[in-house]
Amino acid sequence: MADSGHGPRERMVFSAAQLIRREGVAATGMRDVAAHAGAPRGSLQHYFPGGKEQLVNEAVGWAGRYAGKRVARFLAGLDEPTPSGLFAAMAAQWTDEYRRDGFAAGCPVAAATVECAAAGTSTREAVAAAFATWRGPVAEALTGMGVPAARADSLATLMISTLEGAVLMARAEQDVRPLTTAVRELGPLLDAAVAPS
Amino acid sequence: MADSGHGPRERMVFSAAQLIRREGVAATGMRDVAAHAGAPRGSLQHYFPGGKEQLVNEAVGWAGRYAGKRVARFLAGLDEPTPSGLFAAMAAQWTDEYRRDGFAAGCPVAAATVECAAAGTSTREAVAAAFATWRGPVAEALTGMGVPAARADSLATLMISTLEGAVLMARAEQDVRPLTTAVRELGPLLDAAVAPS
DNA sequence: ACCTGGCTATGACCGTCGTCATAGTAGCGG
DNA sequence: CCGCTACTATGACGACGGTCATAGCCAGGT
Repeated sequence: MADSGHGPRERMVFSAAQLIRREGVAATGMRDVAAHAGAPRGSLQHYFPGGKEQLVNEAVGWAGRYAGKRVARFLAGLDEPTPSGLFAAMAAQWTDEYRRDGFAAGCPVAAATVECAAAGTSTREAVAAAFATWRGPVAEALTGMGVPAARADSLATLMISTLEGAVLMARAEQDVRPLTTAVRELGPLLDAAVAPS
Repeated sequence: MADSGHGPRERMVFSAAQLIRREGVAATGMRDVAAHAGAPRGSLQHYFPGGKEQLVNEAVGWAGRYAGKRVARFLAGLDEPTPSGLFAAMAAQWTDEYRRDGFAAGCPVAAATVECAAAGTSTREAVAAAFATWRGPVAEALTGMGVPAARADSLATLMISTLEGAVLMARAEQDVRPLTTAVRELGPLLDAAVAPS
């Protein structure tokens, strides 16, 4: 689909993330990744001598950086920045995709967590790092809106975990309602944190 | 471990749920399930002629019913029932397990959702049903505490999605902090819904 | 012309997994 | 003892997946 990366290596990482999003880690084969990226199969072992584990870890890392960068864009797109506005924008990315393309895909970091948390140590560290590089910008944005530093990190964690759970339930029920519910119910709580107590 | 079911069939469903919780659906083999249940391999095709898909679906259904029944127990264990108390009890089940046994296991329904939402239709319906049989008792408990019926379902959805996301992040970070944070931040919001506005 | 090194291209190996086929055992009514 | 049914026991099959091995390109340098 989208070449999305200049080199073939980046395309493979991107394709891996896309396939993991849909089918999960175990169901995503190396051959599938190469085919989806339009890359030769032989390039896999050349660019990723660490095998599938390395590829998955890089895909997870890419997803984490992508999510972190999106936060900055969401902030720029808000006419007046509020915590609830940021959260709504984060959720809207999912509702838009689900309404447009169906509920085929979820979060690749969540998939890697579910399937690899008990097994490989390196992948577990990769998902932890991905969540950290996602939570950082969110917490930073919250402090920039006037949320006390002590609570900003907690609220960022809450936003991300609620969003992940809502994405999960939305896929299960094939309905965006969990996402819209989360935005509606959580919004006031988030905005109430801007004025220092 | 726990025989936990009278018949061998129930033991296999239970074992399947346990293994899916830890390793995911794809990484859980039929042979592993039989071994974990202490059941003969041949019993699998006898009790589950629908193959792995049927076994997974039943494991997911079992998990949903289990979660639904737990809600009643949590209610009974609260000296005075409040929404935040219920949510804290639901989260405590996870924090207790994680502190006691480590972060090896997650929610089997979440695992099945992540790995099967795009593929099999029957499993997707099974996870949707599981979430429904979980959300029902929670919403019912909320109305019993004085939450308006209109909001009870929304709050139940919010509680479950936040809990699922927090479980996910807790496993990723090997830290119960996401769970405790969710309880602390979400509690006041939930209790604020008891008095009709 | 020749070597080097980044990359591509395939085929093969080996393990695993879900499933099927077939045979065996245990209990039981008659 | 027979026949029936429920369940157990194992071996085999076919498919697939990750990885390794080997060989083929095709620059660019000298």
